[in-house]
Amino acid sequence: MNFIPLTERFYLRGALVVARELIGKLLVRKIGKLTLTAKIVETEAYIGDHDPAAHSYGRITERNKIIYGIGGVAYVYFIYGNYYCFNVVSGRKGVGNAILIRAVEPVIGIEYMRKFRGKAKNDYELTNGPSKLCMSLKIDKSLNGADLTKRGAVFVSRNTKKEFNEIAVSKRIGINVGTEFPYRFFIKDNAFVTKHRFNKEIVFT
DNA sequence: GACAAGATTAGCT
DNA sequence: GCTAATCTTGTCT
Repeated sequence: MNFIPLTERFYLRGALVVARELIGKLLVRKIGKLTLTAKIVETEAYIGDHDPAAHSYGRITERNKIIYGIGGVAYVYFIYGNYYCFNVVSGRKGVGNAILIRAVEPVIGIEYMRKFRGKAKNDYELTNGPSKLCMSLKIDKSLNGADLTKRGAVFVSRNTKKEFNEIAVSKRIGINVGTEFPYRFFIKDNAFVTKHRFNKEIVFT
């Protein structure tokens, strides 16, 4: 399979466009000779200039400075003492926008994902959450700042397979501020999307 | 140095 | 549906 990374140009656009267009693309993770692939089925946009839920909201800090860099790099953070979350940075240098990859659907290497993930009674539990997919794909802070426009340890590829994905938009999950913004994008009725009541509270499609 | 909060998950009721 | 687990980060002293 020939994976073609999305170009820098893709990432330099507005966060909402990037978040929506990342749906259906392939997240590729290389670990030595091993290549794992998963289709992105759920994303959330975080927009620093007006969004209090964004890690980039307010001043630039050691943690969020990567988000203010150029788009097309990874932002990986550690949360709740246990978990990693994987984001892609969008926009030009100086813009504090990032897209959280909330869920993916395994495509290649699912047997390795089961191994890396450990707990998971069903296949959809491998990757139906931002930290679950990091466990399955062995994503940790060593990938913070990784260049997503090159065929490196992690990147997002075009998906040449033709398929129809009906994309739904809802409010975001798991935040206490900025809850009013409909910045979550997901494939309607896809089994690998996070289970949440917002799946039925669709703002528009 | 201390302290509180957090873009989650798993396990129990 | 509810909550403990667990530690990095940012902010304040």
